Amino acid sequence: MSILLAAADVLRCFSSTRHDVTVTDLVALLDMPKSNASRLLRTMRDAGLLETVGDSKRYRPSVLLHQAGQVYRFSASLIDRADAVVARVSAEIGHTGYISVRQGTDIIGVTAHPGRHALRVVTAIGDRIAAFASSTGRALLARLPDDEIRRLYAGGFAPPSATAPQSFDELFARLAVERARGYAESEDEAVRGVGAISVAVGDPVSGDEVALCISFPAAMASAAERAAIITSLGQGAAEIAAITKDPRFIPLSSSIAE
Amino acid sequence: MSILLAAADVLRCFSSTRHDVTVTDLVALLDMPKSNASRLLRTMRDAGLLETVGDSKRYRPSVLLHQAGQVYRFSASLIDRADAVVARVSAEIGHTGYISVRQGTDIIGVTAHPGRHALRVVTAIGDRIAAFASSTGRALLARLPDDEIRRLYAGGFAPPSATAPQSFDELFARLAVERARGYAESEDEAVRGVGAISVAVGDPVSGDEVALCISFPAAMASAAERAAIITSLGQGAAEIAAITKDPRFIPLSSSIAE
DNA sequence: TCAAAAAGTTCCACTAAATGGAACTTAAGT
DNA sequence: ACTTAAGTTCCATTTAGTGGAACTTTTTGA
Repeated sequence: MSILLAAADVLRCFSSTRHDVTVTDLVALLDMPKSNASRLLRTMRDAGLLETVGDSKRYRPSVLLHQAGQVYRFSASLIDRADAVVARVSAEIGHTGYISVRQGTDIIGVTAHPGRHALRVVTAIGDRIAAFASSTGRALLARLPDDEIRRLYAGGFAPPSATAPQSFDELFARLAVERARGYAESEDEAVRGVGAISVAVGDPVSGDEVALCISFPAAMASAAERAAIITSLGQGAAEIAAITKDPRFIPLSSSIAE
Repeated sequence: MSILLAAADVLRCFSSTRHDVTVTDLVALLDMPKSNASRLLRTMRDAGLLETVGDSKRYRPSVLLHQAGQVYRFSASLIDRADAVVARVSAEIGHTGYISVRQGTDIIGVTAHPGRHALRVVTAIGDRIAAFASSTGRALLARLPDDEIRRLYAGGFAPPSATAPQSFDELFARLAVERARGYAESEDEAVRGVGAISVAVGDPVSGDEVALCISFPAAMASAAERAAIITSLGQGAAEIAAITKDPRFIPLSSSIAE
């Protein structure tokens, strides 16, 4: 196994709640001998992938990763376009908006626009949530044929809450509804008390696919507000789909769009 | 040599003008055998560090790098970064450096790095000075629109010395010059015999704004030394602004930057 | 202040992966 | 279809990674 695999695993340890790691963290998180953990961190630092925090034994990502990460952000123009739409809708509605991408069965936030309300959803960029149990995830999954989804979840899945899909049948039923409507919705699923509405759009040339999402306190969103979010997001995504000529784009069903 | 070194070199190939690389790009850029380039890119992709663009032979950074880069972005606070820059410039020039924040119409020192010269400026951390009558203060005020500054000084202000702005007109004239130049300067204003050069930078996400300042005996600083301070501070602040994506950052005017 | 415990580093024989030249396959240009 | 460029695979050689244990440093708490 290449050391790059191990290095990538180290990077996956970082999140909004873990800004740095130590040798023992790695031993616990990745179940590796501490001799390895020690050398791996030092080698990654020597390579310039990590940097030590002050002169402590704590390691965190370096500027190099930040710069390379920025390239990702801008290389995918789809993300820029989607981000612009979400920024506009978020500013209009006042709730938090963000865009996410799927990696296997995980969803990762890429950009975020905090809402203006006192009670707002704070999404940590870079955190992973389960695709099948989130509106963003299902908006993206809905673009795939059922057999591909089944293959993706060959190992089954563990529902994080009672409101998330509990079985394949339930997941496919939800996806069917969401495909018909043109948007995905979640409430109290991956995150307690949080509701979200998402649409997905892709770029067939680059192969990128992103979800546009508005997230709000579940108790706070009226039906009218939900409708406003759905039409704004849906129209914005439709505009992008028209530009990228996305063949898999699922438009809003006419009964809602009007 | 560890493959991590090579991987880091690959990441260094990415920039705002190179969003993706191919095997031949690597061969040219890093002068490596193409067998290596081919395997390196594939291994990095398999590890999740890179992803292929569409189904082409072009590789670009992955979300994983974006995610880890975001952690860097949030892990080091604005104050830490600014302090690192000021510490470096202070050590280089020999004069006292400090960083300050604004609280209403007051400026408060947060960290300080004493100079090495016999005659040095000693700033007490935590002391308040008037924002409008200091280079740090004006560097921070320059980031605000004029009407907001007027609102801030609705109660008027009392010039502490003859060299400080005596009126609103004079303050705005000074700010206009400082906005054009990209740095603020003071001499004999709040503190007798002391000159200072400051630049400001902010983090739109956290809302923090800090001033980076080098302070020196007014009689002791040559034009060349001033110029060195300005470019060092300006470049350091610009790097921070790039990381935080500070939309209000005022870069050095090109006539000075060169 | 000191000893015990925890955290981190270094050592070493062993194993697995990286290297680069050349042959081979695939895609692109005329 | 032919030619060239681009990318991949093969192979023996070299080099780096592995993990257990011994060792050093740092932290903790009586």
